[in-house]
Amino acid sequence: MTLAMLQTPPQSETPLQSVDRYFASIGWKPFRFQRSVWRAYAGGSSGLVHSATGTGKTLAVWMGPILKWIKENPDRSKWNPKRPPPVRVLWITPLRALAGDTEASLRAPIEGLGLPWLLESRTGDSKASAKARQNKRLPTALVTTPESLSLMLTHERLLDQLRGLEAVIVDEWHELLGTKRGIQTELGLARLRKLNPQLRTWGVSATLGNLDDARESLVGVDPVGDVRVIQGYTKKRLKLESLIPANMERFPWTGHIGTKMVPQVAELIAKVKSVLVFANTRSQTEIWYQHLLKQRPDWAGEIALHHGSLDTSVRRWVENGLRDGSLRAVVCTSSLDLGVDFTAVDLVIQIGSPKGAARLLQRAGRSGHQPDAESRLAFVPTNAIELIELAAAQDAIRKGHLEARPLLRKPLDVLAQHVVTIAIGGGFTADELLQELRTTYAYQSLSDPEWQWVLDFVVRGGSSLEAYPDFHRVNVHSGRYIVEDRRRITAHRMNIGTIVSDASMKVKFLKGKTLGTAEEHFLSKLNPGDRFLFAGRLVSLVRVRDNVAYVRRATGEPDSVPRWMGGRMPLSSELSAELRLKIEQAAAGKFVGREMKALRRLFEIQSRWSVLPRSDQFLIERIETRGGHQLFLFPFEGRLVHEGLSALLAYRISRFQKTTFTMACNDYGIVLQSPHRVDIDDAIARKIFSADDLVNDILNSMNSTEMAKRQFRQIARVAGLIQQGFPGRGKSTSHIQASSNLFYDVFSQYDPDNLLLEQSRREVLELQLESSRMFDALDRIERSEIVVTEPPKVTPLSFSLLVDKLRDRVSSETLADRIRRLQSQLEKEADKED
DNA sequence: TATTCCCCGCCAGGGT
Repeated sequence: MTLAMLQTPPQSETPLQSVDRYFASIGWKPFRFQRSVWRAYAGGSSGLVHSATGTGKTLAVWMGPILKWIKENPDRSKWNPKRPPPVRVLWITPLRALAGDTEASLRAPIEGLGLPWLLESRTGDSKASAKARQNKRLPTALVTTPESLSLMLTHERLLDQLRGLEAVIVDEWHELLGTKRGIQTELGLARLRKLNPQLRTWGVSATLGNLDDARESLVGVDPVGDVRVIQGYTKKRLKLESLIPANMERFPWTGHIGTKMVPQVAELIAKVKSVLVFANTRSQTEIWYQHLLKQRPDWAGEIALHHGSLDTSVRRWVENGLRDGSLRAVVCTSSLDLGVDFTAVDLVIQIGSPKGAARLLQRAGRSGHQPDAESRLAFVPTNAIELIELAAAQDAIRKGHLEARPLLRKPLDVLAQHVVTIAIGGGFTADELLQELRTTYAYQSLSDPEWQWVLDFVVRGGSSLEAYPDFHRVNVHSGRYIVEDRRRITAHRMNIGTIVSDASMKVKFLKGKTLGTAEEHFLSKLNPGDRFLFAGRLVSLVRVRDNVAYVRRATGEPDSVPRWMGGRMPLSSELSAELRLKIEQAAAGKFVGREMKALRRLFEIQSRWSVLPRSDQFLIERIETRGGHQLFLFPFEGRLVHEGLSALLAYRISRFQKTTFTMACNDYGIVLQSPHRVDIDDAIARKIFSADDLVNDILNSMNSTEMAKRQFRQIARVAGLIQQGFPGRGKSTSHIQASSNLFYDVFSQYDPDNLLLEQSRREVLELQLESSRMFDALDRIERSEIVVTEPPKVTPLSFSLLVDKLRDRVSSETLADRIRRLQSQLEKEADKED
C-alpha cells in the first residue's frame, strides 16, 4: 500500500472522487455495473448482484456503504481512527475460512481511504474475549457467518446495537440458497429488519437459474424501497477444453477414476505455474495425488491434497501454498469451490463428470480470478461416455441454462430452533413474532395452526413429551415467551446451526499429529495392520481407542482407500436435458466439437447394435446374459431419480408379472435384472410409466420408513430434540441415531400428527428422491415414443450399468424368494448330474 | 475394458 493511499482524502474531494482515486491506486477503473450498485445503494435500494466469480462484485457492494458514510461525514478533519463509528454494516459469509479473507479484502479500501472504521470478524474461531468485547460494542463493520448471526441474536444486549445497522450484505448467497442454512439466514435477516425497518439488504451471488427466487428470499416479502438485480461484469472470458484420450479406441467405456489420463494431465500441469485439480470424491483425490506423484516423483512437495476430511492445519497450509504460489498443483474436492482468492491459479482441471453446468462454471472461475483474466478449465474424462457431459455442459453454459436452486418450503425444525433463539434473545409475544416470520419468503405462508404447533413444541414438547421437563424449553409469562434457565440457554447456543455431521473418527499418528477424520463406517471394517491411503500418505491402522484411530506410516500397496459416505451428487436436470440433446444430435449424424467427434465411433457402435434415442424417444434395451434377463432403461435423469424410478418400476411390474428384480443405476440409466423374461410390451400397456399415484407407489416400493428415520435424525437435531454436545466433541452418531429413532417411534405411536414426522417424510420425497423430477421424467417418458431394442451385445450405454450391477447389488426380492430360487437352481444342477 | 460419491457451522458476563 502506498503512502498516498494511507492519507485521508483531501477535503475538496467528492466521495465519488475519493473512491475513484482509491480504485486508480489499485490499478482499476470501476466497471459500469459497480457504479450502478453505488447509485442503487445511494438511492436507498436493496439488491442482488450476480456474475461469474472473480469479477469485482465484493468491492462493488462494499463501496456502497463507504460512499454513503463519506458523504454523511464530509468534515474529514473529524475522522478519528481512535473513535470508530458504531456498527453500520454486517457482512455474512458462508465460510469460516472466508471470513478472514473477506475481512482482508474489505479492509483494503478502508485503509486506502483513511476511514476511521473498525472492521472485525466473528465466527466460531473467534476468541471468547473478542466476542465479549464485541457484545459490549460492535465494530463499524462485522464479518460473520449465518450461525454466528443466530448466536448474536441470543444476546439481548446486542440487539440495541444492531438497531443502528444500515446494511446487511450476504456474500455467496447462491451457496446458501435452497438450504437450511439459507433459511436460517432468512430468519436472521427478518429479525435485523425488525430491529431497523430501514435496513438495506444486499446479496452477492454467482449466476444461477432462479434469480427471482434468490432475490425474493433475500429481501423478504415486503422490502422497504425498491429491489435491484444487477448483473455484474459480463465479459469474463472462459476457455473450456477436453483432454481427449490419446487412444480413444482403447479408452474404457466405464469406470470413474480415470488414471489412464495421468500422463496427459501431468503434461498439462507441467506447462503452467499453478493448477487446481478438482475431483468429485475424496478417495479420488487421494488416488490421483498418488498417481501424479508416481508419474512425477520430482514434484514431491510441490503438489498437495485438499479435502474436507483433512485436518484444518493441513488445509490452511495448502491454501497458503496456493496463495503464495509455492504449490504447483492441488488435488481437491469441492472444498476449494469457494473462498480463498487464489489469484495465482492459472488453470483448473476437472476430473470426471462435472454433474452440473453451474458447478463447472464456478470451478472454472477459480482460475484467472481477476476481472480481466481468462478462466481456463480442462476437462478430463474418466470414461468415454463422460465426454458427452462436457459437450452438453458447454451448450448449457452458452445458452445460459444454469441450474436452479429450488427453495425449501417452511421447514419447521429450523423455525423451532429460531423461535428458541429469539426467546433467549429478549423474548417475544406470539403475534408479534408471527408477523415478523411471515415477512420471510420461506415462512410467508406459515399457517396459524402450524405456528401454534411450533409454539406448543418449544413450550411443552408437543403432546407426547409433556411429561419430560427437558423439552419444556421456553416459558410463557403473561403472553411473553422467554427462556430463563441458564443451562438451557448455554445448551441451545452450543447447538445452533443446521449442519448435521456424519459419524467420523479422528485419524492420528501414534506420535500425536492429527491427519484428519474418516468415517466410523470405513474404519470399523479395518483390522489392525490394514494399509490405506489417507491425507496423501500410505498408513496402517494400529488401533482404535476413545474414538481415535491411531496409524503409522506403511510401505507397499494400499489394501483400501477410505470411502467416505456423503451426499450423492446426481447429474443436474439442466445438464441431463442438454445431454439428451447431444445424443439426439449424434443420432442425426451431427458431431460438432472435439468431444463429439471423439465419440463418433462409440455412437456408431451404439446405433449399429441398438439405437441412439432422439429426445422424443425413450430407449429400452433388452439383453440376455448368464446372469439372467436384463432390461436397460435410459431416462438420463441423474442417479437419485433413477434410484427411485428403478424401485418404482420393479414394484409396478411385479404387481402383475411374478418375478423378482436385481437393480442398479447410474446417472444415465437403470438396469433391471430378473430370472424370468419380462413382457415389457405388456408392462408398458399397463402404464408402468404413469405418473398417476406416483407418491403412493414410491412409498410402497421402498423402505421409506427407514429413509424417513434417517432423515428424521437431522430434523431432530436441528429442532433441538437431540443435543450433540460441545462443538467438535460430538456424541457418536450411532448414539444420536438411536435417540432419534426413539423420538421417531414415540411420535409415530403417540403423536402421529407431529409436524416434524410429516416434514421428514416430505424431505425424503423431495430431497432424497427428487420426486418432482421423477414426476417430470415419467411425464416425459409417457409422451415419448418408447423404443425397445434387443442388441446382440452389451452396448456402450448399457455397459457401465452392467458393471455397476455386479458391484452394487440392490435386490427387490425377499430373502425367502432368493433362497427358493437358489434352491431350484441347485436342484437343476443336481438333475444334470443324474 | 477397475476402483465413486461434495461441502459448510457451532459456548462462555464477572472479578481484578
